[in-house]
Amino acid sequence: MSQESLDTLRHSAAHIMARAVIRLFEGVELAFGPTVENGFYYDFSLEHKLSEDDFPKIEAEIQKILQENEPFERLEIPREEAIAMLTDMGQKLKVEHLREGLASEETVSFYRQGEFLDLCRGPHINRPREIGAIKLMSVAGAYWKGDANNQQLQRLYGTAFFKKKELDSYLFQLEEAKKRDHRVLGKKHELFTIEQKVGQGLVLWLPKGTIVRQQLEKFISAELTRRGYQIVNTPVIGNIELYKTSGHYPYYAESQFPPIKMPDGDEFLLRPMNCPHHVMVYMNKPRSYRDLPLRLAEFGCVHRFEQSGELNGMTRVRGFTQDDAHIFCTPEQVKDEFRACIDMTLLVLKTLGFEDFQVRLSFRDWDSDKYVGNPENWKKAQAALENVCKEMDLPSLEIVEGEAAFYGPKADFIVRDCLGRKWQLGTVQLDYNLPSPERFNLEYIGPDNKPHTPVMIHRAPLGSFERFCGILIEHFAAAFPLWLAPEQIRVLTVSEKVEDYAKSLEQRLRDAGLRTSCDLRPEKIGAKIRDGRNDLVPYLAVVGVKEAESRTVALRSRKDGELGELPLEEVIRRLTEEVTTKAL
RNA sequence: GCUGCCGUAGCUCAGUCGGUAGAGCACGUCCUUGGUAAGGACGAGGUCGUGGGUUCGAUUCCCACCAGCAGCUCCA
Repeated sequence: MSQESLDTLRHSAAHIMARAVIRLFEGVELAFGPTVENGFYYDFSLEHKLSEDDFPKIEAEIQKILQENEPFERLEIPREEAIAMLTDMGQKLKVEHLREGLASEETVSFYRQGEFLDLCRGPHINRPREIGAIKLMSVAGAYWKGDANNQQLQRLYGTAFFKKKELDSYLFQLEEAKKRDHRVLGKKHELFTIEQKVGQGLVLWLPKGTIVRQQLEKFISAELTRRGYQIVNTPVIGNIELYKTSGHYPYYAESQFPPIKMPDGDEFLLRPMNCPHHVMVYMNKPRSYRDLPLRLAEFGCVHRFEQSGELNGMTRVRGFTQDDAHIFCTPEQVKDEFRACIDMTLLVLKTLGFEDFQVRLSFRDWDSDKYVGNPENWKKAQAALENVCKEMDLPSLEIVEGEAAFYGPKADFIVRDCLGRKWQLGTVQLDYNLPSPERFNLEYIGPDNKPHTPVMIHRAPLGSFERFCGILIEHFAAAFPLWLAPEQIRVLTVSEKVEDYAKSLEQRLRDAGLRTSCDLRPEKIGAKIRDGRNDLVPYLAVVGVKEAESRTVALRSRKDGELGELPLEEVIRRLTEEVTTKAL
C-alpha cells in the first residue's frame, strides 16, 4: 500500500473518531483532523476532560460506525453558505477557519457520512469498513492554530491500518523502540543520571558515560588541531553588560537563569552561550588581516532555563557543554570557512555511522522584527550559505524561513531519536551582526591599513555533548564501537586457579591503553559470559588452566562470537587497530 | 508554562475495597572450582515522591506541591 492511500485511510479514520466523539459527548466543537507520520489526530473543544479512561468507550463507538459502514459523500458548497451552515451547527472554530484560512475560496468541500457532516478537503476512502484496524493512542492538549495565546483544545491521537496485523507489528516496533530510549539505556548501563536534588535538566555523567564523552572530546580535539583552531578557556558567567552589548539579554531574558546580583550593584549572568566571551578574546588585542581567519574553540559549558515541560533526558537539558567555536574572518574567507565547518560536521556524523540525517537551512522571516542587523548583510549571508550547501550536495536539504538565529542564518544537522522525534545536533551559523559597530564593533586592519569589520561563524559539529550522547546511545542501542566503549575487553576466569594469570593479563591490557576489567567472581563461566554480553563489552577474554599453560586467551567478540585461542600480543594488536580506525 | 497520565526496595514491577508492604534481578555471607547466555543456601534492603486534610488509624481517600512520561508551545 502506498503512503498516499494509507494517509487517505487515516484521514477517514480521524473523521470517524470525530464522529464517535460527537455521538458520545455534548457540545463538541471540531478544529482540525490531519494525518501525521504514524497516524492521525483530531483537535476538539468540549466541556468533558478527555482521558485514557474514555478510550474504550470511544473505540467501541468507532467500531459501531465501522459496522454501520455508511459511505463518505463529497459536497461542494459556496463559502458563504458553508459559513451559515456551520454557524447553525455551532462549529465556531470551523467558521473562523472559513473566514480566515479559506477566505479566498469560492466554494469549499464537505464530507457527509450518515448524520455526520464536516468541512474537509478530503480525499476519503469510500466505505469505513476498509479500515482494518484503528486504535486511539493518546490524548494531549494543543493550542488553537498552534498559538499558546489561543484557547487550548483537546487532541486525540490515533492510528489506523488496512490490516490488524499491520497495527500489531507497528505496536511491537514501538515497544522495541522504547527499549532503545537513551533514558532507559542510560540508567541500565550506568551512563548518566539526573537527580532531583541537583536539579531538573542537570545531567550527572556517571563513570561509564564520561568515558564515551571523553572519547568524543578527544576525537573533536584532534580535528580542531588538524584544522587550525586555537583552544581557549573562558568562565561560565559574565557581567550582564556583556550580554546587553551582544543583544542576547533583552531577547532571551525568559529562558535564562536569573542574574546574580552583587552587593555593589553589578549583575552576573550564567552564560547561555559562549559567543560574547570569544568575542572578548578576539578584542584582546588589535587584529590584522594576516591573523584571519582566527578560529577560537572551547568545550563551553552553558546554561539555559528551558521550560519544565520541554526537558527530556539528555536531549533537552538546562546545563550543557557545546563543542563550540567562533571563526572570525574576512568577507572573502566566509565561503571557504563555512565549507570547512560543514565538512567537519559531516566527518563527525560519518565517523559515528549516522547516515539518516537531514540538513535544514534556517533563514529569517522578512516580516518579523525579532532579527537584528541590516537586510543587506542578511541577504549576503543567506545567499552564501545556500550556495555552499548546494555545491556540497547535502542530503535532504530543506530551507525554512523564520527559524534563523536572531543574528544570522544557520545550517542545522537534524537526526531522529528512537521514537522518531527530530533533534538538531550540529549547527553552523553565519553572523554579520555581533561583529558590527552596533554590537561589539570588531575590527581588523586590512592591507589598505584601514579598519574593517570581520564576519563571525558560530559552529558546533556535535551541538552539545549531552544531546549528542543521548542520540548516540540510541543510535548504537548502547552497544558502542570499540573506540567509544566504556569497557573494551573483560577478562573472565574459568576457576580461581588462574586468578594470578588473569590479573597479569588485565595489567598488560591496561599498559596497552585498553579499558579493561577482570571478572574473578566464583561464578560459572556461562554466567560470566552472560553478564559480559549483557554489559555489552565488545570483547571477552576467557582464561582457564589451558590458556594459562599456553599463555593465551580464548577471545570472544560481541559481533562475531568465539574467535579461538590467541596470544595476548595478538589480541592487543587487533584491538589497538580497531580503536585507531574507529571501526563501527 | 499548558493538557492528560504517572511516582511502592539500587532496577523492573505486584499489592493494600483504609489496619505501616511483597516478587524477580542486583547486593552481602557461605557452599560449589566450573569451559562459552543464569549452580545452590541463607541474609540484608522501603517513613510506599513531599506537605497538608479527612479518619481511632492513610502507602491506600481528598487537596496542594515536587519530579517523571506523551503531546502542545518554546528552543540563542
